[in-house]
Amino acid sequence: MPNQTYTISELASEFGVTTRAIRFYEEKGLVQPLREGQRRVYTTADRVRIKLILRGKRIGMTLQESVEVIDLYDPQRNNTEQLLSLINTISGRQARLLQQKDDIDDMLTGLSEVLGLCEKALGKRQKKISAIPKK
Amino acid sequence: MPNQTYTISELASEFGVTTRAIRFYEEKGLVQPLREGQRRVYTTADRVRIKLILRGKRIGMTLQESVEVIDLYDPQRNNTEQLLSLINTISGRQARLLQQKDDIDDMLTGLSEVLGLCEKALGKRQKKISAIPKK
DNA sequence: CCTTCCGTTTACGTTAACGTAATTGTTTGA
DNA sequence: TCAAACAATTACGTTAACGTAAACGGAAGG
Repeated sequence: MPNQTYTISELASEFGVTTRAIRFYEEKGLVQPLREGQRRVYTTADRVRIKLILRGKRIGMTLQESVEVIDLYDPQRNNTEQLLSLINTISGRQARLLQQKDDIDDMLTGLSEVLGLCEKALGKRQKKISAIPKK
Repeated sequence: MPNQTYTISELASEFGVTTRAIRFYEEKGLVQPLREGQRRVYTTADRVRIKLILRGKRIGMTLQESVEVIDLYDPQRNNTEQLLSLINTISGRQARLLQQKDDIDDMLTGLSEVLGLCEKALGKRQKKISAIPKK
């Protein structure tokens, strides 16, 4: 029963964005909710699109890039040339994502090292305390 | 002998950015190259900072966020409170990075599936050809 | 009936991260 | 000596992704 629908503020609060942002996405053609009179009505498909857009944002993609990636999923391709072009697009995107993973791993490594130094420094000072802050 | 120095255009071409961008980073206080008269002279330390800034950019960080992360590395912290705060900052950053990795993995999975479908569709059509495009 | 709570449209404002001139040195090789 | 190549400063322009405010409409509750 994914025939569920959502209001704009439901989606906004679910995803932690403003309604303004969601309307903006519509303005840019990223989603096209139905209408009930004036009110926007979002389907689960709309919801997924928004979710994917926000996922893209988290890893630094622009809104346009996100829709490009999303659009790779629907099979509006027929001939060989289009398929080859699609493969190239995907390969390029995969390469960039792998580069990003490397960047993230490098950064994580660095942060872990600093964290280790911090804890070492604290350890010397608080051997006896070992208090865990409640919140 | 990392006493080497660089001109602005050397760094620009090495990193594939414009000199304008590098001057902009200076304007924002992200780097402070020496001067030889008017000319900017970059040390290897400057080079590293720029490299880290660009790494941050690739994974969607703002310039400010990048410097914040970079600044985590230098030990300008002494007392316990500062150390605890630093640990929190780092932990938060690590969590975000792990989330990003998950996002990337999800996207990679999706892309691989589409890629599989593409190749399958091509395979049926080109069983005999198997030509590898030169470039 | 009045207020309060959604929701809508319209439109100007804002921030980040540069791009794009225009103008002015400075060095260097022909 | 003179142009070509590289650098600097100043300043206005641009794009993305919303923020913010004004002004208005329906419906639901007291």
